Amino acid sequence: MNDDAHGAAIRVERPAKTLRELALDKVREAIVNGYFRPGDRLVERDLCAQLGVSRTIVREVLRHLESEGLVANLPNKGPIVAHLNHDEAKQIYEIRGALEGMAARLCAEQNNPAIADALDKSLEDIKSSYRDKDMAGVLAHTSSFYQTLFSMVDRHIAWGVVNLLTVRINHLRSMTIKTQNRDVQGPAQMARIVDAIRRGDGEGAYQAAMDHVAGASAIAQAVLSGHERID
Amino acid sequence: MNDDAHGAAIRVERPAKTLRELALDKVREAIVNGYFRPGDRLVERDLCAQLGVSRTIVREVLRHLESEGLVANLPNKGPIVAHLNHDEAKQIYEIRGALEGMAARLCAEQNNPAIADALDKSLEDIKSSYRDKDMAGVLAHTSSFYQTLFSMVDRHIAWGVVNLLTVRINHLRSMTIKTQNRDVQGPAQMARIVDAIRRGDGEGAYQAAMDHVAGASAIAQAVLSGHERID
DNA sequence: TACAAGATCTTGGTACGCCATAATATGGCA
DNA sequence: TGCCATATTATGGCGTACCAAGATCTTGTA
Repeated sequence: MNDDAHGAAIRVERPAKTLRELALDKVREAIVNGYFRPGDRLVERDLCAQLGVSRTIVREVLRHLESEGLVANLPNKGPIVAHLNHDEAKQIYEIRGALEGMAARLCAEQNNPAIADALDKSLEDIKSSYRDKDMAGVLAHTSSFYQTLFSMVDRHIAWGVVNLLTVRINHLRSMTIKTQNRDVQGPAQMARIVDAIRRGDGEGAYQAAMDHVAGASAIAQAVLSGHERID
Repeated sequence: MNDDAHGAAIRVERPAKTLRELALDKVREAIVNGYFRPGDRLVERDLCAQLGVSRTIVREVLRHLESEGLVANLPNKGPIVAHLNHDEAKQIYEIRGALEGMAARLCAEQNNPAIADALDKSLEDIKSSYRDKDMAGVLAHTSSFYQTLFSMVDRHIAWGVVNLLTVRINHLRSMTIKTQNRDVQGPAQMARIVDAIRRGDGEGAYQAAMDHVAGASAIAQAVLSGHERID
């Protein structure tokens, strides 16, 4: 963000989004919130019609989503929405635990009260969203909580990895947060992270972050076991 | 690999690679081993000519590499080979440490001698490559060592993340392994990982893996400091 | 010399067409 | 009637041509 030279600060924050990025977001969102279900075929020409863009764009978007793991490409059959099985979900939660734990430890070791304050603010937003039964808000503010955790110690690459993995389990997340007691247990676990960070207790912050993810993972496994198949 | 029904085992192992995948590999390799340098512009039509494929393919390849972080897209200017700065390299090593440490711990907790044996085999290959001054071999077998670490405990997603990040620091890796004493220190550190795994010492394996990556990271930082800029 | 007009380069995006392959429908022949 | 060979269709893989718009380089002229 070193574009504040001269009068450039005035520069209108133009969207600058290319059509491809718009389309990418649309399709990703459609997959993430279930408009396309796992296993659904994503026929290029159909998507062209639905999105109102050319096949070139659609193909680039599909390639991108493929590299994100949201779309799988069956040889000689074409792209489908990727399945997420039990085990992969578990792995993703595990990785998040390792990275979020790492970030929490680093935050604690900074001994900077501003970090805990910022996290507390996100935490308040989460609780407030729970009170309003605004589940989309819960997800958004939870993301924001973790983003703060990573960005406060300048770990944007790890944050990128976590973010990439998180979209793949988004539907699970939206189910886990609706679970009974999650509205008190979740924030309580996150408060433990913040407390440890405020105390400068790196190991405690690490453990608390791991515990929080482990809790979410356990609920996700239970949810998954409820269905015959997650497809 | 469940295609062993009937006479299907006879089936010729056809490449099945699409032109796009071939081109993707070519360009990625060209970037990774320095044929294209960071900051170089990747002009679509030039790539078409050099690769002998159409713009359609080239564009999809560039999108893919962009999502891998190897290519950056300057608005209104086009794609260039992404720069890797000091700090990002450090972050990548840090993430690898967290994930490889996690995998090492899981391996140790399996108490399965076959794991340590497989790792020992890779380690022997690495030492042998060092003796032959076959640096490409060192890199390949080191990858294979870590792949074993992850695959033995069925953590293919974490392996994918590590792999994705590793290509971005490949040129650093090829410099760190050429450093003085790395031919004895590197394998020694990896042997410590294997020993801890063989003893079933999860914490020890975790620490040993972290130490190994930390060592590589320190060397990389030193190498980077040698140059004015890594560009 | 300095500046403005125009040419050029390059990407974003579109449209269309061709080919290969897989699946399915169809039809002819024993 | 039953089965095999041949269309047909659907779809992805790939290529070409084209246009618009922004950035940059050239060049001609005052």
